[in-house]
Amino acid sequence: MSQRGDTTKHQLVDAAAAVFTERGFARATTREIAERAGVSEGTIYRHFTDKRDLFGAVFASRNAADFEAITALPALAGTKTVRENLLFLIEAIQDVEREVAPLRAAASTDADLAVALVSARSASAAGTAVGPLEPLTHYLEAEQRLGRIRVDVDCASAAFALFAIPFAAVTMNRLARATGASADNYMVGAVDIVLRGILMPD
Amino acid sequence: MSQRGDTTKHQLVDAAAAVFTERGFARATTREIAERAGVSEGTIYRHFTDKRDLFGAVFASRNAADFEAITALPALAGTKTVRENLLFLIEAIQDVEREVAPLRAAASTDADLAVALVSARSASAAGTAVGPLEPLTHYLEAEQRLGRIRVDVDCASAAFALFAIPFAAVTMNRLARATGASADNYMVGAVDIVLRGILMPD
Amino acid sequence: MSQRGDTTKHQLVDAAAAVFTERGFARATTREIAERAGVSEGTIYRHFTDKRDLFGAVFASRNAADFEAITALPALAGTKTVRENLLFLIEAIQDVEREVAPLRAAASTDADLAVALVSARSASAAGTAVGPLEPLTHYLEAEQRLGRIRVDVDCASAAFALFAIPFAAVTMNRLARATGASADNYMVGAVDIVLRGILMPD
Amino acid sequence: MSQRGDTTKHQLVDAAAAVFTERGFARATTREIAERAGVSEGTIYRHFTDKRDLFGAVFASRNAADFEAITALPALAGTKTVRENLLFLIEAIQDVEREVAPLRAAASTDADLAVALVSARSASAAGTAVGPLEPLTHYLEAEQRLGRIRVDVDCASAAFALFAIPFAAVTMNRLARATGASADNYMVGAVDIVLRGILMPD
DNA sequence: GATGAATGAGTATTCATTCAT
DNA sequence: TATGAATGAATACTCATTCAT
Repeated sequence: MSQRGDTTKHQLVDAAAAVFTERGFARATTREIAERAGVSEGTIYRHFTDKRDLFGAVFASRNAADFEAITALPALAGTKTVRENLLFLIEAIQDVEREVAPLRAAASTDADLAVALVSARSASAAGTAVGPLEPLTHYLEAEQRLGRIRVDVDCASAAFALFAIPFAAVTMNRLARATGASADNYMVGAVDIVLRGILMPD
Repeated sequence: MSQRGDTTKHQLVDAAAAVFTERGFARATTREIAERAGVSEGTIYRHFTDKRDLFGAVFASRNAADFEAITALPALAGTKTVRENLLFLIEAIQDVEREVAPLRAAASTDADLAVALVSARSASAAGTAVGPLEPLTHYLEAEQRLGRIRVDVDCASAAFALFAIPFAAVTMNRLARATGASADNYMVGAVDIVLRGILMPD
Repeated sequence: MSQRGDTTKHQLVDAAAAVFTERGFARATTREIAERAGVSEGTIYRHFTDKRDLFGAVFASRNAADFEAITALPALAGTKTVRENLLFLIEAIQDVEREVAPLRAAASTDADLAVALVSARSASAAGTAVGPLEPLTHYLEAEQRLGRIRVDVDCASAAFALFAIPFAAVTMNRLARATGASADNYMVGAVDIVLRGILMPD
Repeated sequence: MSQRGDTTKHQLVDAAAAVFTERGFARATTREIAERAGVSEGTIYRHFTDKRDLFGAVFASRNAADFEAITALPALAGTKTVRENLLFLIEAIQDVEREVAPLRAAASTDADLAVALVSARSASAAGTAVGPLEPLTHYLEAEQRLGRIRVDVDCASAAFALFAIPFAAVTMNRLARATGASADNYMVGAVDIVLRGILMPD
C-alpha cells in the first residue's frame, strides 16, 4: 500500500472512531465519516469491505494502542507499593474504557458486529475489554508470592473486584452527562476498601 | 382508555422491550415491534407519539418493576447478617441490570433519547441505573450505626465498590456470549473481599 | 333524519368548510374536521360516504347560499343606475369568490374531485364559479334593450370583462397575504373604465 | 456540478413541473416524479433538500423563462398600435398563467410553501404572478404621455382591468375541462371593451 | 487510487376508512 | 347513532453500497 493510501486509511479510522463513539454504530453514517476524514464516500470502500469492517478496524486500533500499559503490569510486582501500582492500573483501565466503552455499546446494537470484534481481538495483542482481568490476576498472584498480599485471598476474585471499579465508573460517568452525578469521587475510596481486604495487615 | 386499548398498550410495551433489547434503539423497527405485539404498525401511534416515546415507556416499566427490591433494602439493616443482605442485594442489582443494561446501551445510540430516560426516571419511584447507589449507601450507614460495619469506613465508597461488582458482571456476561468467559464465578468471591474490608473484625 | 343527526351533519359541514379552506383538500384531515365539529372520526362516515362526499357537501352549501344575490340580478334591469347595480354585483361576486376560491383551489388538487363538484353544481340552484357569467350577461342584455347600454356592445364579452375584475381581485388578495399587495384599490376604477366602454355616452 | 448531474437536475425539474401541475403539491409523490424523470427516488435528494425545495426550483424555472416577454413590454410604447401591443401582452400573460396558475394552486395547499415561492420570486427577475401589473401600468403611462391614451384614465386601474381578463380566463378554462365552457371566445371582445374606455376617441 | 452521482431497499410516520362495542 | 381503537396502504426521506469517469 502506498504512503498516501496508508494516510487516507488512518484518517478514515480516526474519523470513524470519533463518529462511532458519538453516534453509535447504527447512526454513524458513512457520509459523515468520509466528510470528517476529508475524503469522498466511495473511498471508504477502497480500504474497507463495508461499514462493519471499518468498525472492526477502529475497535482493533483502539484496543491495540491502549492495552499496552495494562499488559505490562505483572512486571511491576515487587516495585513501589501495591497501592501505588493498583491506583496506576485503575487509571489505565479507566483510560482504556473511556475509549472502548462507547464502541462496545455501539457494537451491542448489532449482533453481527460480534464477528468484527472477535476478529479484532485476535488481531490485537491483548484482547477484548475482558482482557485486563488476566494480567491483573497475574500481578496479584505475583505479589502474593512476594508476601505483599494475604495467602488466603483468591486473586481472580480480587482482580474482578478491582477491575469492576473503573469499569463501572466509566459507564456511570457516561450516563452522568445526563444525570449530573459523577463516580470519580468514590473510586479511590473504593480501591482502598478492596485493598484493606487483601493486603497483609500492618 | 378502554380495556381493549389497555391490553394493546401492554402488548406493545412488552414487544418493544424485547426488540429494543435485541437490536438496540436505532435498529429496532416499528414493523417488527408491531408484528411481535400482534397489531398493525399504525396502532403504535395511537398509544405513543413516536418511537422514542415508546422507548421511554419501556424503560419506565422495566425500572419501576425492578427497583422495588433495591429501594426496600435500607429497612433490612440489623436483620440477618450483613453478608446475607448484601449477597441478596447483589443478586437483585444483577437482575435489574440484566434488563436495563441493554436498554441503556440501546439508548446510548441516540443522544436525544436521554430525554426519554430522564422523564422515565421521574416517572418511576426510584431512579435510573445510578439509583441503587443511594439506598445501598443508606443501608451501610445504618449497619455502621448498629456497629456491624467499621466506623472508619466511607459508606459511599463501599457502596460503590459493591455496586460495581454486579454492574460489571452483567456487561461482561453480555460480551461473554461472544468470548465464552463468564464473571459469575468471581462475584461472590469479590463481594467477600470487599466485606473483609468493611466488616468489624471477628 | 332525526333532529340530532341533522345538527351533527351541519356541524360537520361547517367544520369541514373551515378546514378545507385553510388546508386544501389533500391536507385536510378527517381527524381535525371531526375534532372541530366536536364529534368522533367515525361519525363522519355515518353522514357522508367518504371525504370527497363531505367536500361536495361543503361546496354545494357554500354555493347555494351565496349565489342567490347573483341570480337575482337580471331583475334589477332598469332600476337605479347601471353603475350602482354593477358595483353591487361586483361586491356580491367578490363575497362568493372569497368563500369558493379556496375550495376551488383545494379541489384543483384532485382530479377525481371534479366529480364531487359537478354533482354539487346540479344540486345547487346556480352552478359553479362560472355561473355568474350567465345572469350577468342577461342583465346587460336587458339594460341594452332598455337603452342604457350601447347597442354595439357584445354583452357576453362585457360580462366577462366585468366578472374578471372581482375574480382576479380575490385570487390576488389571497396571494397578497404573502406579498403585501392588495387589489382592492383598483377595483372600482377598473369597473368605471369598463363602464365607460359600454355605457351610452352622456 | 458535473454535466451528468446537471442533466439529471433538469430532468427532475421538468418531471416535477408536470406532476405538480397535474396533482398539486400534496398529492404529487416523489415516486412518480422520479419515475417520470427516469431516475431513482434517492436521486431527488442529491439535488434538492426536500420536496419543497424541488417545488421552489420548479416555480422559479417557470417564472424566469416566461416573464421576459412581460417585463419587456414598456419599451414597446409608441410602436405599432396600442391594441396590437395589448393583445400581444394578453397572450403572453395567458401563457405565463397557464403554467404558473396550477403551481400557485398547488402551493395554496401548503402554507409553508409560501416560503419557497417568495425565495423563488427574488431569484427570478420579475416577480410572482402579481408581477405583470407593474410593467403593464408603466406601459400605459408611457402611452398616455405619448397621447395615445386619454389623460383622465387611471393607468393602474386600467392595468388591473386588462390583467384580470387573461388571469380569469386561465382559471376558468382550467375548470372548463369539467364544465365544458371556455372563456377564449370572450377575451378579445373584453379587451376591446376596455380599450374603448381608455383609448383617445377617433 | 479517488470521486461523487446514482441506486434502491428500508423506515418512521400519517391518515382515510372500518367495525366491534 | 356514536364512538374510538385498529387497520394497512401510502409516502417522504435516509443511507450503505456501486460504478462510470
